[in-house]
Amino acid sequence: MITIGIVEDNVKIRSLIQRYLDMQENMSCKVALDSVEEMLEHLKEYDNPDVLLMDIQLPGMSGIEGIGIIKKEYPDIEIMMLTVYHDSHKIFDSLVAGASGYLLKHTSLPEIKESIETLAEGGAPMSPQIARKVIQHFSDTEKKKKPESNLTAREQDIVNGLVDGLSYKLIADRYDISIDTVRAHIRNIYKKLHVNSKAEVIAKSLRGEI
Amino acid sequence: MITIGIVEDNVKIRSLIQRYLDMQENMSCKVALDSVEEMLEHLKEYDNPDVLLMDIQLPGMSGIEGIGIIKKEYPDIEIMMLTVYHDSHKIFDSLVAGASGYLLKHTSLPEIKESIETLAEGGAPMSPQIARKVIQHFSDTEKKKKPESNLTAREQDIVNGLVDGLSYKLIADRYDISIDTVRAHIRNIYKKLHVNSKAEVIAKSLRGEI
DNA sequence: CATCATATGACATGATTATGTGATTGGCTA
DNA sequence: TAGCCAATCACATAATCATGTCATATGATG
Repeated sequence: MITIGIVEDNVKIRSLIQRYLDMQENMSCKVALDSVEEMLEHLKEYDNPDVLLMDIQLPGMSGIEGIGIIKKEYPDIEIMMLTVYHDSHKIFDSLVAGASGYLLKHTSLPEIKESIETLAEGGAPMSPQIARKVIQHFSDTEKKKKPESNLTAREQDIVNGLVDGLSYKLIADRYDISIDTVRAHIRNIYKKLHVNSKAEVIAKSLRGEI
Repeated sequence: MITIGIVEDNVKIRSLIQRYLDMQENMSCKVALDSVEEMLEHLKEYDNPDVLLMDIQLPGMSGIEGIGIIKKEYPDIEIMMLTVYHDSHKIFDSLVAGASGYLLKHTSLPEIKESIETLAEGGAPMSPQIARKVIQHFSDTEKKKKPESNLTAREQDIVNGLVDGLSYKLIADRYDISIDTVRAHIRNIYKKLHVNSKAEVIAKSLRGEI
């Protein structure tokens, strides 16, 4: 039996979903509240549900803020967003905050039911459109990471040494070259990157700008 | 009509999927090859398919390498992975390389068919288990960003100065304090972070470890 | 073959950083 | 109120870094 809680301020939608889910033989949905604040009150007093369906636009605290707080207090509750918002930002923030699923409100009741089952089984239900945005964010973030530096392999070695926090002496030891050679490489690196301190090289490197 | 190509070295699986898909009234699957290399040859000569189903483990070039090359040459082809691998690394690499969907090989033929339709409509089909890993990667990456440093606000200011590549002198100017005060703060920062160079502070900071 | 980029090395010097050892002030709290 | 901590500043010194100038060797490329 999967127990479910709902946080949704639209009474019509809320009671529709609640009644439908509670009607399922493997589910129980007794708690359907208006706001995160009320849900937090409830969680303090009563047994926790397995799954929470959560809106984003709510009176008082937003659903996204709510995720963070609820997940921190009750990490075992699986949270699924059920909202009209499909902009990357809200999706992303929800997932980072700890949501494990993200459905749009036009999702049919049987699909919601299936998604809850998926969630309880350790999956992450998302509509394909949402998944697409998640993936896009991925490749946007990660692809930038190769601005093709014109550093030679050896220079890149030296940069790695710097990033590891090594002194010239230690870099020289690591690659078994003289400290003056390290200096020479660093000089060239500075020229190529238009910087003039270790600090800037490290920062550039860790920002993926090399 | 959705045209489909398959890259899969297991002949049995390949021809099974091909025949099933080609049988669908809204699909055409005429091209099913062993390797990325062969597919690249084919793409050069003939019309491109809308969707490519791609294995990862292949003779010659791996499917993941293949994604990058194919996507670069033919960005309009949607690529869906169909593989036995479900480790985060392979999933992640595939998505970064440009795959838009990721299914496991135990997926049923009708589900594969549906997924292809989803893909063609701009969605991103993934099994819920895969989606879960994608989401986990997300929150792993992003959540770390607040390991609650015990640095004071002022110390954090100084760290920001370091990250910006400033010298002690410039940091002193920025915050209108003496250079010795900057030194003093840096001393304390080093103690708290257990480091002893600017370089390490910058690295820690940019790695989100502060 | 001449040239250029890369990798290696040396010597020198001024600038910056790392670290030790202090001190003073203001705010918070046991 | 006594004590602690954050923030401020000072002086000193050794280590490290940034930069200038120069040199040798090797491999690739026109």
